Amino acid sequence: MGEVRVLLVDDHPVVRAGLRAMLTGFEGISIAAEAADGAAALKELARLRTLGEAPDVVLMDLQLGDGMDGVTATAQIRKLAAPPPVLILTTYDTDADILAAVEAGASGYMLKDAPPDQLRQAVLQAAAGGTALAPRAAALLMERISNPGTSLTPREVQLLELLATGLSNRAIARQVFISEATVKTHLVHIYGKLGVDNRTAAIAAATQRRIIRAPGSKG
Amino acid sequence: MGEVRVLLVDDHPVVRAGLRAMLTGFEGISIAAEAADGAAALKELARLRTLGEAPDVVLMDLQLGDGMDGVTATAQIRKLAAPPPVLILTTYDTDADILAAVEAGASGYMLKDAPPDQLRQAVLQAAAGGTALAPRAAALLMERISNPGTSLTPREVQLLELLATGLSNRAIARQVFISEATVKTHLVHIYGKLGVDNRTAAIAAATQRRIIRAPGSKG
DNA sequence: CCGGGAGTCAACCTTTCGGTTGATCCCCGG
DNA sequence: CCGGGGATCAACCGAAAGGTTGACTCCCGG
Repeated sequence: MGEVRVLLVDDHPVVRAGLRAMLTGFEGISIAAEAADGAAALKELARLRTLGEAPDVVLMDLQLGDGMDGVTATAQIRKLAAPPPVLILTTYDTDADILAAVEAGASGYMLKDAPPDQLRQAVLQAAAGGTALAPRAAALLMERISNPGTSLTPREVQLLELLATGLSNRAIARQVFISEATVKTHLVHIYGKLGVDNRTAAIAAATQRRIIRAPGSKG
Repeated sequence: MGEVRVLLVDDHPVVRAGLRAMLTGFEGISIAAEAADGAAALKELARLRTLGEAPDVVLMDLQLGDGMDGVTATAQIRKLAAPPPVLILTTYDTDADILAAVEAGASGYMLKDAPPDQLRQAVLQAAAGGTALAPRAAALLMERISNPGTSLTPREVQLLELLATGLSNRAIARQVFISEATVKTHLVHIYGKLGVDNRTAAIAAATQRRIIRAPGSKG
């Protein structure tokens, strides 16, 4: 059979160069094209298809700088007809990242610090229609199906976001037109679900799990 | 003159491969050796010196996984006799990271998403004994000399970082072996300097101004 | 139609936090 | 040599947050 053609999507030139060097060094893998962001990835994908050189797998980072993030890009790609498998290759393995990627239709979730051979295996596996998950990603998904009751409600996430901006309970209450008592009730629920016992720990936990965006971080 | 020899220090195989491919592609730059952590970097440096092949510049990531971080490694290198210039190449540009690197004796501070040509320029500049700063790093240092009164002390930044992990005053006190009263005193000073009046707002403000990294992000 | 989860609110109590005042120690620089 | 800033600690008080119990509404699904 022919080579597995890969479309690289990563905003860091250094990482793209590294993946290009690493993957082309493997037997049976070649780089079809590269893209620095989601829009460029979709454009490249369309271009390659018209050339009859559709990639066998898309290797996608989740953090793509300004613009479309990797989850959105993945969802867009999976909406196409006969979409290629998308293998996520990123730096972080937070709950929200993993779940968002899987929900967007990713075929796998690998970390950038994985050894080269695991990376090669994952690419080949995804290209063949299989699945490749980093240990933590696999553990998370299994834990989710056995223990589904611990996720935050939309309202709780909303209050969490306000909490992270540094507002007091009273200020939050005024912001969303409820009483301070209700805010406290929600916070108690949030603390319980996150396994913490104060607001700063809740912010840290929620940020770590990417339930909320870091205060002041660029979109 | 001969080629500029670079010692690469980065814990990610993908990034090392990328930098190797990118830099060796440039005229006048070659890779002398690579290291995945601080200890290995010092060892490689010593080895190269005994061979009479001392590198002209060390390209150093700040996040080096388990063990010695990039700041410590930089300081160690700069303590040697006739130390090579150390150019920091990392992912984040928080105030704390930049200042720590400069204080450790770094010759420059660049970000990994910099375009290849800027990277090449920075390496050559550092190797020639010059300085190379990313825009935000340069802006920070200039702002420091023109406006030195309102900055947080290192101790205050340290407590702020612990604060952002969700620790209580008592827990912070135990962590750094001081009394809870002292923690409270520091926090009052921090609140004053940041213009806030509670701990969550301090985290939000400090994150926004990049005095600290987002809570929970890897270091 | 009934149970349950989500959202709302109140009253109560304990703990933590925020703010102040005042004090000691050390080190650096004029 | 003396001032000042940084770091340390103590005692105090009021305000805010944490935790519990209980209750009401709404809506969705079995």
